[in-house]
Parts: sequence; C-alpha cells; structure tokens
Amino acid sequence: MADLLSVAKLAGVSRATAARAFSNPDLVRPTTRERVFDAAKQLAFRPNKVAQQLRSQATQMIGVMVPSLDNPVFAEQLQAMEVAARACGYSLLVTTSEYSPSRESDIVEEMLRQRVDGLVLTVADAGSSAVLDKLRLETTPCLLVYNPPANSGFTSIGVDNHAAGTDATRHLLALGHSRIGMVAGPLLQSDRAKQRYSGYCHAMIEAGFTPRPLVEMERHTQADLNSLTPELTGEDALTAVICTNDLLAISLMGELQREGFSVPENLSVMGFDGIALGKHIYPALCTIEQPRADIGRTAVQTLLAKIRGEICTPAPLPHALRKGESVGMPTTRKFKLGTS
Amino acid sequence: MADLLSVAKLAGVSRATAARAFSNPDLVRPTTRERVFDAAKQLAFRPNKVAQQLRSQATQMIGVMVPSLDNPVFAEQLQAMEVAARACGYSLLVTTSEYSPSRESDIVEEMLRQRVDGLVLTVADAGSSAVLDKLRLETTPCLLVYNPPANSGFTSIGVDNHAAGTDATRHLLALGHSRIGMVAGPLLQSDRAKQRYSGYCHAMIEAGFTPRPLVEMERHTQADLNSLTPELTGEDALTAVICTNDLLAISLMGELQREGFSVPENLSVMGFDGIALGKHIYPALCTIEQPRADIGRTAVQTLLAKIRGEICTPAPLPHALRKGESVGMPTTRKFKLGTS
DNA sequence: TTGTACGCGTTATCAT
DNA sequence: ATGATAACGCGTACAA
Repeated sequence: MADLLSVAKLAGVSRATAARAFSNPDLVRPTTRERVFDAAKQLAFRPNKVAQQLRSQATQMIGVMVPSLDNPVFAEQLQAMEVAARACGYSLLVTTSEYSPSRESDIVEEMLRQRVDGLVLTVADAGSSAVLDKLRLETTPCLLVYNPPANSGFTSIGVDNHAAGTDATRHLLALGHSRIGMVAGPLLQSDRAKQRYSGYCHAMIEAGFTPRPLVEMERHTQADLNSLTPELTGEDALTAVICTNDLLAISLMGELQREGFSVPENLSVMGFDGIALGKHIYPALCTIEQPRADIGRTAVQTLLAKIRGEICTPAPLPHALRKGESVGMPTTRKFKLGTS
Repeated sequence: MADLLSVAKLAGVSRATAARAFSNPDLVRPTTRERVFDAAKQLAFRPNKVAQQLRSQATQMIGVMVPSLDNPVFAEQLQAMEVAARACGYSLLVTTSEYSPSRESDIVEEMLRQRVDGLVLTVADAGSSAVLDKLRLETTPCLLVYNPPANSGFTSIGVDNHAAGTDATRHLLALGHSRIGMVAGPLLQSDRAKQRYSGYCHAMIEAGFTPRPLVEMERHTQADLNSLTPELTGEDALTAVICTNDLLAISLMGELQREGFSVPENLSVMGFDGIALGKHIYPALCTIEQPRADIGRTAVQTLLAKIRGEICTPAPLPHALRKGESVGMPTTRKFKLGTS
C-alpha cells in the first residue's frame, strides 16, 4: 500500500509537504496541494491510521464490553453507541464478557494494550468487580452502562433502577394487585436486578403489603415455570409478577400460555428494559422502558467529554412505563395447574 | 504509560533484551529475564499494540459490518464471531451500515485505513454493491455473511436461501396448505429475501400450484396487517404465510392476534432465521433456523484462513426446520376482518 | 511556502 | 547472551 513518501515523490515534493496537504491544507500552496492530491489518487494512497495513532498517542477508538449480544438490550444499546461514536469520528472495539469475571479482566487488559481512548463497560456486579478494581488504578477514562452508580466509584449511565422497580410495582398496585411477585435471572450476575427488587420492596411496603422473596431462575433469558408454580397456587397465589428483564417476561408468558393459562387473565406479567420486540408480540409486553438510544448516545458523549478532560457526572436517565396487554386488573379466576 | 525503554533501563539492560524477554524468552538468560519481568511489573508496563501493529504490519483486528444490531439475527451472529475471533487472538471492530450504501462505503474505507487484517460484511445487495466493487480492487481479505454467494465474486458464509425457502414451503404443503403467501421487508435491501422467495416459487410450482406475488412491507421488522388483508379474504384467501425474517413473523402474529384472529387456526405463520426468542413466545414460531453460531465461527475461521493466504471456499451451511405452534393444518375457518 | 529531522513504541537484523 | 540500530508510516517543530 502506497505511503506518504511515495505520494510525495510522485508529486515532486517532500514528505512533510505531502503530509501537510492532508493535515493542514492551508499551509500549502494550492497548486502544490493539488499535485499532492493527484498523486495520492493515482497511487490509491490511504492514510495509515495505525501510524497516526502511534504518532498522536490517541486511537479514536473506544472499547466496549457487554455481557452478551444475545440479549437485545445490549445489542440495541450497542447499535445506538455505534451511531453516536461514528458521528464523532470514533470506532468501537466490541467484546462480550459472557458474564465471566475472568473474561472481563482479559478483555479490559487487551483493550488497554490496544490503547483505546476510553472504555464503556457493563459488568456483572459493579459493587465487587475485579476488573473495576484494576481500572481504578489506571488513567484510561471509563464509564459504566446499566450498572448502578452507587459504590463503584465510576460514573454510570442508566436509569434509576430502584425508582424504576418502584414505578413498575406501583403500576400494578394501582390496578388493584397486591399479591405481586418478582422473578429474576441469576442474581449474582446482575446488580441491576437487585436494585429493581429493592424498588419493588419499597413500593410494596409503602402500600402496606409484605414483599415476597425474589424468585430466581437459572438463566437470564428463559423462564422456568416450575420454579414459579409454588407461588401461583393456594390462597395467596400471585396475581401479577414482574420480571427483571424482558426476555424472562416473554418466555414466562410463553410458558404460561403453553400450559393453558392466559395472560393477563390468570396472571399479569410485567417486564423490564423495553426491548423493541415486546411491543409486537401478543399480548404486548407491559414493561419499564429504558431509553436505550439515549443511553447509548449519552454514554458516548459522556465518555468523550471525559477523554477531553472535562468533568461531568450525568444524571440518571428517565425511564418510562410502557403499558401493554400483558397486564390487567387482578381477577379471581383460579389457576389450575397440572391439568395437562 | 511505561514503555519498553524504561523497563530496560530499570532492569539495567538494553531495549533489545527487554523486548526479547517477552517475545523470545529462551534467548535471554533466566536471571536477566527475571530482572526484566520485575521491572515491567514495577512500572506496570503494558505492551503497546499500536506500535506492534505498525511494526508488524498486522493489526489482528477484523472489521465487521452488519446492517443493524437491532435485529437479533445480526447480534447473535456477532456474538458468535466475537467468541471465535477472541479465541484466535483477534479483535472485532464493529460497525452498522443501517442498510445505507453510502454508509457502507464510508465504513469500509475507514476500516481499510485502520488496516484491519480482514473484513466480514453483510451488505444490502451483493449483486450490485458499490462497496463490493471497491473491495474487488483491494487486497484485504473479505468475506460476506448471509449474502448469497452467486454473482458477487466473494466467498460467502450462510445457508442456501433458495433451498431454505423451498423447504419452508414444502413443510406447509406437506401439512395440506396450498394457498400460501410470502411476506418480506423492503426488497431492495435484501438479496436474501429474493432468494427465499424464489425457493418458495420453486416449491409451489413443483407441487402444481401457482406462486403468489410477494407482499412487501415497508419495514424489515414490523408487519403491517393492512398490506396483507387483501390476501386474507375471499375464496382464495391464504391459509399460511411465510415471512422472510422472524421479526416480521412475530409482529405479524401479534397484529393478527390483536385483531382477534388466532394463529395458526386462522392463519399459519412461518418465520425465517430462527432467532432465539421465537422458541419462547406463544405460539412458538415455526421457522427456518440458520446455524448462527456456526455461521459466526465459520466466518471467522474462513477469513483467518484467507488472511494466512490459504484458499478455501466453504460449502453452504445447513439450515434446519424448526417446528412450532404457529403453524398448523389448514382449516376452513373463515377470516372475518374488520369486526373490531 | 517548503524541507529537514526527530520521535511515537516496537521488533528484527547484525554485530559484539 | 546482549547491545546498537534501522525501520514501520506519520506529524510537526524548527530552519531555510
């Protein structure tokens, strides 16, 4: 691949002049400049970013680590970040941690070696994270997304999960529900879920009810109806459940319907996150919507500000309740499990 | 950030020796080696990949461009690619084209400047693509994913979309359907959809039926029931439709149910792609499953082979029929539209 | 306005 | 076994 020197030679100027023609065009006489551009075109010259990066000590790359792209929440956030970053001339180096702390460390180390200008991470648990401990000692600007800001020492972009959990619960309470449960994936892997649960507890207590224990599923993205059935039978049977993420909610609804129950008649189901698909399925998923596009954009802009040396601590982004057919008024229609 | 020279000085050796201690440990006396390692640790030395890349003329990065990460098909493929690439010591530079040809060009240009070792692209239409025309003149190894291999001149990883379309149709035919339609997003933006449609036509003709015209929706991911209603009424009303992707199918099912119809009693609905969510919704989506993990892995491995200079033209990957509750036998139950 | 020369951090060649 | 040095491609301070 042609380099600046060959361009310069073909244009009959020095390397410096050729370089200037690109980086500082006004410093070079128009005719000379054109000669350089012509030569560049003839040789199909393409500036070498690696060299530029080494020279300028900046890569214009930001490293992104999310748990998994199989969850649309992260994929959609990444989509927004990519657009925002590109608009600012930055590229994204993307990795997935698969919720594994050791992978998290390897990935961040790798990205630091690549000299990314900044990092955007979503870690399993911001409260106790080896990778964050390491990053505290580094100077590379770093930002969390989705992780609750408290206790990590890092600025974090996302909604107020506690408040969101409260709002979700209040919505159900307002409809007349009181026997409300909450379902989560593996808790250790999600500090968000914990906060949302605490918000739920807050709302329940506030309304004079006793919060129920969190029901923990084995996977993030797939509900297991059996784990929930104890809560669905008897006098105290739930009339509504909140899932800590939309995938869980959608698969729970599927399981219920597959077993012959209907949503929301037998059980109201709420999700969390607001992935796009939730609007299209039937019944449409009632959920707490995170402003994913905003989150992505804000994350990029906040990080770039940090990179420029500015100090900024953005406020939590507003969540919104998205109503949906998966939630209704509580009914007395009894569950009859095991009829299949 | 500490560099090799400072490490060397602290260890009391030359830069060359320090470098060797890492790249070629056996060439340096064990005691010296340890001194170097100690110094490196003390200074928190972290090798600079940018410099390595400039020096070695290889970035160990592969550039990935997909239309949009909002579609789980691409997100899930990317997930698989990331794991495969990381396992081989490669990183992923990820971009989204948003189905825009001009963005496609900008992105590829940018990645070439970054000197990625190879490219993995999913373009709108491999048959006529400005970006592919440009890449034909370049030497950077390049691979398509999902795009049909024919007519592009590039090797492409994916299933045989024609055959898959045929298989989908045959499945419905075998159940007794004959009035089968096909629904797609914007056709110009998806050569895959065209191939799948031609496969459908093939199967219909083969069975002695007349293929229907493709119904084109305005968006890739959201069905518009109104566009379809003409096909759902009258003597010749459809009993089954195949959608060219799962998101379209899922939203179509939602729309139908929302209007009071049931799937598959009133209309059988098939999807295409096999995104994970399809299994969990109710009715579970019957679809043609693409081996996304395989596709991702194979793409990376094929590209790396190309980068190493090997020649390899992988065969199309096998698709699979995933049965689901969204498809049933044809019934005589009439559609009654507009009853709401 | 243009050219000379140095440095960014690394690796590889050639001496010693 | 180790050290000196050139080169990767670029940007820029300084000199002309």
